[in-house]
Amino acid sequence: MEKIRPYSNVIRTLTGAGLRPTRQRLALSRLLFDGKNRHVTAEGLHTEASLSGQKISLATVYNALNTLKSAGLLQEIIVNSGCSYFDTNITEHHHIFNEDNNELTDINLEDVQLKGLPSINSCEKLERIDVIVRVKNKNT
Amino acid sequence: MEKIRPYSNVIRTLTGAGLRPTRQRLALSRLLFDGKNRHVTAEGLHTEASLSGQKISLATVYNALNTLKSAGLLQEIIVNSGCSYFDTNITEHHHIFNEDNNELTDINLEDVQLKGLPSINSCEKLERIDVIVRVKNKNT
DNA sequence: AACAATTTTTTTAATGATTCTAAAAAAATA
DNA sequence: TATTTTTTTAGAATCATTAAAAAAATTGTT
Repeated sequence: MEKIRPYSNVIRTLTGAGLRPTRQRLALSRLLFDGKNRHVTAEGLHTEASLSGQKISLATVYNALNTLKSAGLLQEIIVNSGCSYFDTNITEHHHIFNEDNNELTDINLEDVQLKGLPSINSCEKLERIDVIVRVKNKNT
Repeated sequence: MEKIRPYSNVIRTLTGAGLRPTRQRLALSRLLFDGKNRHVTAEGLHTEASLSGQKISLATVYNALNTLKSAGLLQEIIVNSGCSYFDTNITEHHHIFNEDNNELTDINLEDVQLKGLPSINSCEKLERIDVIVRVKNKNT
């Protein structure tokens, strides 16, 4: 059902978040919010957009990702110093990270039970809890 | 008891790990392995060394940290893209990270119970599991 | 539809963390 | 001691990211 009006959904998503549906934001959002959860880097999304025929500068991709994050449409995941990943799954959840091919996979929050964490300092507030299961390829 | 021969311990630590006890490695190791667990960045350790009167180039600090890590004397902790932290506590454990003052605190492994993690792919092997409790200051 | 006001995009340059390189210095080996 | 190997160094190079300034697009208002 999304075949007929491929843009209408992302337009709603953007305007709903108070963002102008510009050409480049629409193009990127179409790549990002295509139904399945995605984990992208700025560089990766940029080449993807380029390959799909869209001419968008890398700086704009950075801007867009940060804007979408601020608008609550993306989550930033930190798994390796060096580059940021953005996750279209904005619900609280955890990750498996393959350090060989830099691939991120979601772990359902409900599946995991985390107990015994220390109470945090009274002058601090909890932001979030990240669980990262780091794996490598066996053969390598 | 470490007052009398302040270098003997770190020399043993380095040679025991198969590393030559060079002047700069000794100086850095004295700062790192002074009894309590530490979390340092290359930049931070470099200024610390400079302040203590040692002339060590930043590149050497990077080299030394990576070498110590490879030798199993340090652990790299990834909490924010942008810069790496090195932890002198090489036992398996978790962290609290204050995103306002970039401060890392250890969480004892035994205190935490983590259950229900998905079984990893058969072609992959578990490297380690990181739990990062992200906090911010209340007032800010 | 046209207009001005505001936002976004773009290009280019700057930044910060880290690595690389090639030469000099130090340490180990013969 | 002479020679080989390893480390250190300073500076250049690189990578991801942000900043600044100008150009272009979008919006609400006539």
